[in-house]
Amino acid sequence: MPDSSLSPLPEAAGPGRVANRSLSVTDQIRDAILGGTVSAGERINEVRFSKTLEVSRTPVRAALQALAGEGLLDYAPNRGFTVREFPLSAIVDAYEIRASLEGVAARFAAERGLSAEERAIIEESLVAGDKLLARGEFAEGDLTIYRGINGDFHDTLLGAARNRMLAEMIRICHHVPMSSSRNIVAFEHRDVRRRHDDHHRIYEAIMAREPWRAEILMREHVSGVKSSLVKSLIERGEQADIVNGSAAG
Amino acid sequence: MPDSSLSPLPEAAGPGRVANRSLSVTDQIRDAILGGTVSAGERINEVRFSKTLEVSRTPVRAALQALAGEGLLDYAPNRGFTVREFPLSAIVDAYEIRASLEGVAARFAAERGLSAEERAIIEESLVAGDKLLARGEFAEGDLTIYRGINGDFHDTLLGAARNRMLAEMIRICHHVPMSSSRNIVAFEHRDVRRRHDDHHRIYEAIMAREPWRAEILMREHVSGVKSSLVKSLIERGEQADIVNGSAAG
DNA sequence: CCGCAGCAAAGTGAATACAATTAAATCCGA
DNA sequence: TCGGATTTAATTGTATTCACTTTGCTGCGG
Repeated sequence: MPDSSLSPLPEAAGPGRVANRSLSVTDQIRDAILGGTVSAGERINEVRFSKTLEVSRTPVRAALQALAGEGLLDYAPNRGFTVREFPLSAIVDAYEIRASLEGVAARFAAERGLSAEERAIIEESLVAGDKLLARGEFAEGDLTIYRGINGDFHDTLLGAARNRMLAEMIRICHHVPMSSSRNIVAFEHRDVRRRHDDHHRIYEAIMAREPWRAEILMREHVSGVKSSLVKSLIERGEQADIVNGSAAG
Repeated sequence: MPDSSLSPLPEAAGPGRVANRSLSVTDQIRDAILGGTVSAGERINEVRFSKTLEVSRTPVRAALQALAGEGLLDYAPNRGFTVREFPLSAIVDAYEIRASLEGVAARFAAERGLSAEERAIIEESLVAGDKLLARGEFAEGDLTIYRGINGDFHDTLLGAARNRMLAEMIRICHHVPMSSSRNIVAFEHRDVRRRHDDHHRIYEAIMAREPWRAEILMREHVSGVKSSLVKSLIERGEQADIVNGSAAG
């Protein structure tokens, strides 16, 4: 089948002028992968992409190499790139890894301290979350808003860790593609409430300059998301064995 | 100055035939970076490398992109690649991150269990280490041998974790270039003895199927290397402030 | 009917040529 | 002499072309 929904970039896309084609092609192909336009395990054909995106093979190849670096593609010499498959067990593991890494990030942040600006953003996220959760139930769109609040909290803390390698690794964990239907997990009000309480405690630990407490709290916080995911998967009954294979032995 | 000690690949290098030029060029450039032939912060000139390595710019560019993916190079559009600088604080942090990741790997290994082959390799490494350390002091070349033993232990355990992302992240931590003079750290017999004891305990925890104990032990094990590094740096008196900047606030 | 050899088509790898951007040097003009 | 604009060189980005590898097909022989 032809690559539907993968169109060439319109000329001079808006105000933020694109640096070069390779980068924009990278974004487009990444979106195609994450969005499921090209399915997992599929082998990528360079000429097809170059025709679809209306560029030569050169920027396409550059993009594919970049995406392989991000871990989204596999490369085999003389055989090109294939979309990496992420079994359920790998997705679950990714949460575990992220929990560990974000724990370290929280520790670093507590050791190094937050800038005034960072404190402001985090406190704002805490207040905004409190307000959103005060009513005891969600209105339409609230979840999307909370997703932003949550992102601000984590991103700011990650920045405060002041370590690029750590940030990149966590970013890779976030990019692990989870077939989007499964991504809908633990969106009950009670769960979000609990997570937001975690945020408060983590922030307190960091402000109190208690690095190890911050690490443990953050680790448990992220790990909780994994547990929710596993739980909801088991409840739906699907592939419980695979989840098991990764959690037990 | 011209790129000394960076020579083109001899034709048909030995029995293991090289897959393609990009890959071998990648290895050569990586070695040049890690070996210090090209210095940190330096901007990389594509044509110079292509002349030195006697290939066209195409495989050179491919290699540079791959290395950027590994985190060794920075990329700026229309400005090319530069060798990433690793301040002492980043090197110290890398140990901390690796400790956390290898801890997770040990936990996974304990959860998932070891194959017969893996058990064999690890037990062999333990025995070999015991034998090497029995005499109470090192002979010439013993340290190189122990380095191999140590590598077997960690690599095998990492394989037993059965998670590719984890393995790649740890590999990145290992590739953080530390100006090789500083790399000589904690090579006293007593320290190595202590590390080898750690290996025994970690293996016991894994065989006893105690995931969390395995994780804590491994974490502390790797973290100990960091402590030795910091200690030896402070003793040499150099850049103690930078180390501080990463450990305090 | 199965298997293997050889051939043809498709796809990737590398080199060269060209375009666009950036950095440097030069040439004014104040 | 200094500042700045303009031109020139150097360097990166993209396209095109050719070479090589892989793969699938075809047909011959068993």
